[in-house]
Amino acid sequence: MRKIGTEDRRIQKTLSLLREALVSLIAEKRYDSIVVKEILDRANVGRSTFYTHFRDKDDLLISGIQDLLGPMPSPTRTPGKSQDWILWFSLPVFEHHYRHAHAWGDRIGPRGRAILHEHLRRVLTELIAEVMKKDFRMGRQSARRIPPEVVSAYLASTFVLVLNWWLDNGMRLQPGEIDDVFRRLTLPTLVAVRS
Amino acid sequence: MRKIGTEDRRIQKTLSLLREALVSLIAEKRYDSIVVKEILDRANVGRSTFYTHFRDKDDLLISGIQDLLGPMPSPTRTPGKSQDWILWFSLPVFEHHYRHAHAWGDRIGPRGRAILHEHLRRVLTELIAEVMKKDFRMGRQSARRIPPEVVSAYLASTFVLVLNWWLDNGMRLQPGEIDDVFRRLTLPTLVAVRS
Amino acid sequence: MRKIGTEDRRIQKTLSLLREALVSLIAEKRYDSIVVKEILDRANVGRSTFYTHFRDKDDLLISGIQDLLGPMPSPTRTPGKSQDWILWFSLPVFEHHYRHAHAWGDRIGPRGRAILHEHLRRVLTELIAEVMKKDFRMGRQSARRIPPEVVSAYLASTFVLVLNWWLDNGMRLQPGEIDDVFRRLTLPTLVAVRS
Amino acid sequence: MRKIGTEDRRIQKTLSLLREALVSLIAEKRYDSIVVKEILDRANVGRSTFYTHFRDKDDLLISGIQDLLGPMPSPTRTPGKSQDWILWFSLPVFEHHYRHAHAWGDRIGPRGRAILHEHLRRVLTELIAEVMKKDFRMGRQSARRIPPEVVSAYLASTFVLVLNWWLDNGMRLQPGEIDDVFRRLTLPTLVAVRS
DNA sequence: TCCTAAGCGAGACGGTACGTCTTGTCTTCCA
DNA sequence: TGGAAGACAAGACGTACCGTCTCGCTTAGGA
Repeated sequence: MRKIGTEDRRIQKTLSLLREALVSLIAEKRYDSIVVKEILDRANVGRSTFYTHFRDKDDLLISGIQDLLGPMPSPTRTPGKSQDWILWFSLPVFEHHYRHAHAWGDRIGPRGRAILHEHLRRVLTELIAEVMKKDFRMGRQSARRIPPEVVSAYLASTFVLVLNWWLDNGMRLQPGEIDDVFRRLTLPTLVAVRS
Repeated sequence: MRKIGTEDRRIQKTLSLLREALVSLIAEKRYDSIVVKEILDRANVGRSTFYTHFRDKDDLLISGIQDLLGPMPSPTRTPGKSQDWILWFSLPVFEHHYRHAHAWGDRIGPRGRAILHEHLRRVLTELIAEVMKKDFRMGRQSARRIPPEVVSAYLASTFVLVLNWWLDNGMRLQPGEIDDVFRRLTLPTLVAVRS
Repeated sequence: MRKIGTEDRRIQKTLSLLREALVSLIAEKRYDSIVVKEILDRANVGRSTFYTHFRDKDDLLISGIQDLLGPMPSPTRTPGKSQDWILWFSLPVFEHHYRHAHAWGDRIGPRGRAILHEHLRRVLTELIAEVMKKDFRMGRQSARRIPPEVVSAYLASTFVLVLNWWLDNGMRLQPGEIDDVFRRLTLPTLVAVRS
Repeated sequence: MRKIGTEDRRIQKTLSLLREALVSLIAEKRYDSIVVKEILDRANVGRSTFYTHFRDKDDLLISGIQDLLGPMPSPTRTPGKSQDWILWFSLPVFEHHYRHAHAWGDRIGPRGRAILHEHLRRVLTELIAEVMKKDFRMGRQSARRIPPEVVSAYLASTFVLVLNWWLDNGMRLQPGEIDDVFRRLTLPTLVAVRS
């Protein structure tokens, strides 16, 4: 019998190479236009090896999605400002982008950003939905209530929209200012929905 | 010089054949899995003719988009309900989808719908922006005001979001109900922004 | 009723346009790579018009071949130098090329030259064959005699070969000198064949 | 490093399949009318594989040209018959064609034959030039001497001309007879040039 | 230390869709 | 009503990718 761990380490190395190759490619061009061979060349991995571990390109993407978005801040409830509670992620993410903006430069074109933000949107939608379950007023059901998953999708979608506009305009606003824009767009709705 | 109208009629016939072929194929299988040759065979059209008129399959889909989205209703100002003014498009579009839902079924896969809705989002963003210019309270500038283009993008984006959710869930709500969801999401914000 | 002559003139005009277009194209690129549409564009003629008058591209070429090669000099028998009789065309053609070399420049690339010389070869073959019939010694049959059509093809082929070599080498020899090369290649054979 | 021979064997198998498919198709229809897909179907080879190894149909034809032309015989000097020395290739090639004539029939159309014979002409020109260097009388330079490269081109060109005429006329002469024709065309010139 | 089986690279391969190109026909307009 | 314009069907072309596969090399563990 072979020791599992050892082979595992070797395999993990290969998987990492592939994930990193994909990430670096996404930073350069539209995900859709990336082709398996490009990933293989960059990762120095053989074609058959790729297909041993992943069904296709999408499978690879999904397997490594966390690497793309970085650690999401955890929500911390601040007593007294209950509406803000659900928007905990907003300012940190804006600030994160503000700090790393010049590190990324413009190498990640509009296309690369689209795919990254699409992922961000998906992840945010789920995170918000999860957090909302802990809020009894948001989670409760009623005939006229807007479905919670719509609200979480709404918040995530609007956030990404604002983020995109901010970036498109060269981040001329400070993180605090753009965060304010986002809150003024969503807070009225949140208040109404929770009442 | 050739009489424009006549040749036009011949060409229009070809375009129609192609659009109808695509629609009927969408009624049978996922949009993504339809290949050009199938369209050609069904439309009895030559390959070169197809590429004379359309860049690719997506172009054909978009070119026939009017059939899908219906004519965009014109906004009519109703005195006294000024907040609704800007959301004139909402209910008609929901109703249109509701009426044509079963003709399309779920056959138009995620990619096809993404293309369609992306187009819808763009068109709506511009339409709303245009209409907003006529509303003196929305158009006026101030330091703390949210940029009008953000508001129009926000409305269009949220609308498509709601539309998507509705379709994904099998349109279990009536058009009036889903329209209500959309309004409860956006009206509070609209009111706040205009004040 | 339309006056016949008028239509005729109109048609002739069209045929000329097409022939001239082909000629000017042959001067620019390989005949094989010329495509019907290019001829139509240059001649400002519609597709159906072309196919009304010619079966295909080759048909057009053949119909206008004389325009390409120019008038071939007529053989004049010089008494006493009977072997030269059959090579009457040689020096005049060399001289013709020498004179017009710089007018053509290098615009007619190797490909264009290949097709023109191929035509020259064909025409020469026929002209020589015709002239040979008038020479009783060349025309007479015998068991061991080389078929006259082989001789004419041989002369034309060798002539074009020498012409090509001359042109490829920048026409460093005078017309009289290169003509001498040609004669020294073919005269021994001619003498032997006629004996 | 990969063992060369192994992959080679696999590739050679594919190349063979393709060449054989082309040959068997040539035995059935005109070369010009054969399309790539037919070759693929018969060889059971994928389109991309074909284009990995060959630029196009002509490339495949030429790549298998050895099968067509047979091994070129090596010149062996026979003392005393010095003029024949340089024409060593003539009879063997005629005989080779004679033997394989009915296998090919007329199926290889004008274009296919043109390609083949053009190749043959080039190869012969070089071979003859090479052999001529060993003949001191042919190689020596003088003012009035015909350039050696003209002589070799002349011999190759004339040979292909005769070969073509022979084939066009259904090979009614025996190989020995057509070889005789070729020699009577070129030997007088050779003798004159060498003197 | 050797043996052996899995991981791996390299890349050939069959298959399929693409978008381009060209041909020869067909339809319609115009003079 | 015949000639011109050009839309069209047909289908071959060469390219791009895909996912499968075959082949030896490498390598690390257990014998």
